[in-house]
Amino acid sequence: MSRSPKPPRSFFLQGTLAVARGLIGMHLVHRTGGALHRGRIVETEAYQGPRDLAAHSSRGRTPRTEVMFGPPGHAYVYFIYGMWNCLNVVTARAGRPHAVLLRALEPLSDPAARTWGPGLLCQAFRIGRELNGADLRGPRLWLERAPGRARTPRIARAMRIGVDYAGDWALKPWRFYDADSPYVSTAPAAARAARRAPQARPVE
DNA sequence: ATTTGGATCGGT
DNA sequence: CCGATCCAAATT
Repeated sequence: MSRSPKPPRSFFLQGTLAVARGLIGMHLVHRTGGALHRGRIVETEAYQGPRDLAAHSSRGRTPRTEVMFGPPGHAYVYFIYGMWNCLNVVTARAGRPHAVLLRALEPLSDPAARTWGPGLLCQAFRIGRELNGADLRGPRLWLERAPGRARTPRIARAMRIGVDYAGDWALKPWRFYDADSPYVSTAPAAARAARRAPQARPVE
């Protein structure tokens, strides 16, 4: 039976942790300027504002955080550290400002693409703030279920990265990743060598 | 109007 | 650890 490769809107209405976990193994696709970028999501982080002090939405509804207060399944793209964009999937019903940060992809359309970090993946996939608020089931940017033949990822969880300012919320294990992927942003050195030289596959 | 610091990254 | 690089948001 052919099911649509795009997850239904209800996918984004599961609990935000379930979405963060469920996104591991799914594909992100961006069609732009004659290029089709496709990658397999291998690392995510859940942000559950406004209570979660690590979330941008914990500081209230502002022009920047506006889309997180909107309906689920849309893109929240923000600019950070003077040079990077980061892409989030908005989750939960409108008025509930949750989101899932996409932290790393395994590049599928271009093996040379550097996609092992939230800033790098946006750079490689040409994702900028013009996509802030875009529907993630749209014609240019979308999410897809993994093909049926894909293996089920072994998912690990850990504390989120770069949120030391958030007190106890920094300790929540709301980061999810494919435990077997060398494309996870904090992969150890041995695995990093493998992703830079994919033709020299380690035996494993 | 000015200041502050950030959901990053690569190199040292 | 450090620097690159700039914007959002809070503060004055």
